[in-house]
Amino acid sequence: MHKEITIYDIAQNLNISASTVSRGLNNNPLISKEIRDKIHHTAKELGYRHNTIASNLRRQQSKTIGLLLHELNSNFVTSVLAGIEKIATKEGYDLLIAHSGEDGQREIANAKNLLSKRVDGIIASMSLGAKGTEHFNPFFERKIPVVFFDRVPRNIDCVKVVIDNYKNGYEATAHLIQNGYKNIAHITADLSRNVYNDRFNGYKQALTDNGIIFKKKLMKICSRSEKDIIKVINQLLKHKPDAFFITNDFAAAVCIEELREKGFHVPNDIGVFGFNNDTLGNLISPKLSTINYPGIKMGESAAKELFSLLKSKGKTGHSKTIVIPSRLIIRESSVRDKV
Amino acid sequence: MHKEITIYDIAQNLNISASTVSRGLNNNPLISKEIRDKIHHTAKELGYRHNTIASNLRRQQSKTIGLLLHELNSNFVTSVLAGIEKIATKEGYDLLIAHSGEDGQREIANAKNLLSKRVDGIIASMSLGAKGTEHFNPFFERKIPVVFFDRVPRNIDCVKVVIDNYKNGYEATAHLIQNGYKNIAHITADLSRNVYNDRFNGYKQALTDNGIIFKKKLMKICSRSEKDIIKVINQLLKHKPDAFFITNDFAAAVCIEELREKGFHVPNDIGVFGFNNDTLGNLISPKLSTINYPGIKMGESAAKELFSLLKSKGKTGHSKTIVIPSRLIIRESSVRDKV
DNA sequence: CTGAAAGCGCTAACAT
DNA sequence: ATGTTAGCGCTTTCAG
Repeated sequence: MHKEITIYDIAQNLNISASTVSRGLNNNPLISKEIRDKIHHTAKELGYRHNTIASNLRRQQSKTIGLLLHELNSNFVTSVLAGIEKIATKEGYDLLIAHSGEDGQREIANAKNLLSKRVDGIIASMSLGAKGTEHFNPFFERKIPVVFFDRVPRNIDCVKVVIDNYKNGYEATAHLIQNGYKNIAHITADLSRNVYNDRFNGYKQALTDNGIIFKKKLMKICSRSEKDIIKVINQLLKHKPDAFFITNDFAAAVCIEELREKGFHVPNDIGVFGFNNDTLGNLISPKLSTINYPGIKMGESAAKELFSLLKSKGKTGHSKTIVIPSRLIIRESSVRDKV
Repeated sequence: MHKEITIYDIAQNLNISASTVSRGLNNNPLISKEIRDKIHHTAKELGYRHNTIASNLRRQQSKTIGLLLHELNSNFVTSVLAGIEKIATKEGYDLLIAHSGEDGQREIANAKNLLSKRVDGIIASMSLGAKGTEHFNPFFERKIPVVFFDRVPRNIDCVKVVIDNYKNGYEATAHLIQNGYKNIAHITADLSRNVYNDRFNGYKQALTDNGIIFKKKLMKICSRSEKDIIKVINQLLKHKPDAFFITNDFAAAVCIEELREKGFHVPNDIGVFGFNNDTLGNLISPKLSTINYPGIKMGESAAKELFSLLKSKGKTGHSKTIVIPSRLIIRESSVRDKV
């Protein structure tokens, strides 16, 4: 078995004290350049590996930030992840990723776990199943910074990074109306989450502002499973919609495919508008109109906020909402061919 | 500032020793049920949180497994991740994810970091940029279990989880030939990686076995950027291929789109075959023929192997290769319409 | 500029 | 069944 080298081994080897070795390895300028070099040299020679666990215990920190994600398998989330990682790596922090699979209980368990792992801060997007925000209280009590993104809690003051879902919902709907669609169906997810609720309100307001009466039967909540999506589309089809505004691109793509199979022409018979700007939108035919959802920027922004909180530790009452710009991307699925 | 509760606080509170508390919290059956309950109760009351860092330092383990991934933003990798996570969660392990963005230097740095974080084992898929396997030696020396999946090293004995890339490459090509395609172009990635090299060899062998001479100019290495893909497709088009066998679905989808824009009919003019079975393959038109790539199963299998290694610690010379079944999925893009 | 010594919070061998 | 004690490896006052 390999015997793990410690700073004491290095110290012994060089006839100096362990504290000097520790300082040397951390490039403390108090230690003379000469000795520092010697330390680094013997460290390498002996095959020394820094023991982060011991260091963290002593320092009372983990140099790790916890990620509480609702899911991993979406383009958007992995983009956010990439953005967070970029900033975190630069700051020398690791990421401990916990995803709850949209399950509220798992989110609570994950929060507990991150806490006992002593993460220095967390970045969270709430799962659909999460009721309330009590599981974040232990973090607040300990003044461990928390930054929410996208799926943010409604009723508590904290740092949030979002896009303007209301505006996007409004503009997408208005765009469809301007292109002659009048009977616009809306497929979305759990309205207890801000993102879906805001989009829905934008949709309703745009209808109202254009003199169209909102019909409850034209709006459906749906999971992300293909089977469910198809079922919901067919239910809506009974009410003869001439357009679908669907709050994720995958479902919108499924919709276009299903409409084709049913013999409808998109966009001439029925228009389709998505949400997220996943890569697939550009690869299907007709190309999907959608809303740009700048995941990387949101991730970067959330991480930057977190580190700024981390640095201003001790200050109170931080609370702000950052809105990342997003915009419509008009492609083919929502614009009728000119005749 | 919140004062963190320790087992000593609980001990004091109950007039017992810290070790009893520790044992009680870990549900050690030596401790009487009565006291255990008391301990758990006051722990909750005082707001105690287990300090994993201290525990890990003492136990000389981290209950964490490191993931060394080449990328995060592919369907396949996130599926593998889901599979690994499922098993790891069940075993009470956390995941520390490091991705190298296909960069060899970053892979080396990540390996070092995971080592200093004292992960109990790692699961790795090598990045395109990685030359050699020296950065895994510190793990081998310390008998820290390593399981490779998908992008596995060629020349060292270790535990590997793969699919039969050669067979898949062969069968995809043979399928195209059987469907009347003769001039089959091949777009793939860095041949120094086993997966791409094996697929390429399968492709060549299928050509040979069917009396078709392999033409070097019909084969191109390509990055995953859309721009590059389009460039490469147009270069190949000069040699009038009647089919494309492309080793990832995204590129295959881009290819179909590009061919449509150029006025070719897929599959009647040109056939297209992908690799991975990403969801998008079912949503584009024509639907993409591809190869099923069972990410979740690979992840589960890799994780199971790792835990079995972890449990049989000390034993030597473990080395095996597990081949996960995969198969062709024939859809529309590779089968000419019957006239 | 360097060393001695204490301690982060927990666990486990040993003792009772 | 419970307590005593030592120590995981590192950092950081404090002292010189």
